[in-house]
Amino acid sequence: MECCWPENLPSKPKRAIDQLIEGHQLATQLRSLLSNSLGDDESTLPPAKDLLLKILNSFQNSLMILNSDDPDHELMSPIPTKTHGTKSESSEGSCRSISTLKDRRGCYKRRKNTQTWTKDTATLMDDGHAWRKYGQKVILNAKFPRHYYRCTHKFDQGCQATKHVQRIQEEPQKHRTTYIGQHSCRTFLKAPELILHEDPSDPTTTDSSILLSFDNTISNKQDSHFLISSFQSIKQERKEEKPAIRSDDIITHTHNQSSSSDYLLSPDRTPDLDPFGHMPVLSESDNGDVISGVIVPPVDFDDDVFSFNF
DNA sequence: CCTATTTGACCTAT
DNA sequence: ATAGGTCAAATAGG
Repeated sequence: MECCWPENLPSKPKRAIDQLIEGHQLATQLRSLLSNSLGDDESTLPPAKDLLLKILNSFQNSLMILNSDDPDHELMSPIPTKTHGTKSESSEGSCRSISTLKDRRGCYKRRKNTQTWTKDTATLMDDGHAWRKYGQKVILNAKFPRHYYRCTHKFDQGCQATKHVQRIQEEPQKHRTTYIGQHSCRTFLKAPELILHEDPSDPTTTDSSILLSFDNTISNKQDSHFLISSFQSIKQERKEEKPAIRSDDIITHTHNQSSSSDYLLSPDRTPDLDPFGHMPVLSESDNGDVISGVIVPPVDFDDDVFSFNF
């Protein structure tokens, strides 16, 4: 459940904070070093100083995030281990101190402000992350049920990413996947394979398109990395409701908040590590190209059409 | 035995 | 009050 985290988790944010504090201190030292050797004249070394200030800002922001009052973070503290097969006893402690099994239900908080983005796809695809299905729901006025997935590493690494997949009513051969939250887990992706599944009997493999749309704020580059990673590592999905990408897919990427595009387009926001130490799948320098500020994997998309709308 | 999926119950947001 | 999201017991599969 949302409120229950593995025992070892609280130490991780703490260590991350320690590292950030150390980084912050080192950056501060560097700043004074620069000031001493070059003076405080802004004109002497604007790029370096600017960079340094940004680094400091980044450290501060990361620390703020980790120390924030975000309920999701608050819940991370005194929580019992949830281990498999020990449901009854492991469930004792919860976000509600006096609790029975039933009381603990619904302890989750809906994350209204977490970023989400959707992807329409007609074929089976793997987005490079391990997902575990945790629910299925019939949606009002929808012909097809919605399938809910969470990151497999929710409990072992505290990864909060979830997604749900639903067939598109108007185009039943396609599926819409909505990603919620970003991965904080470390997962090793498979080597890029583009087309891994093409069922000749499946008409959907002949027509396919992918629509990516950002409904909410993309707050950092990890999102774009994660997004892009979707196209990098592909494996055959186990279930038919899990669609796969194809080389002839059309990819559209939209979102409606200008701040998001600011993030994506800003050259300042190009750290290769996110606050969680998640290693990005790609970086512009290695093998990615940048199209409209979004990194595109070095993938041979044949006749693909990318459309990025900001 | 362990892990993943199914599915009805439960909870929160609207 | 209702719809959508999540939990967790039961079940399935390797």
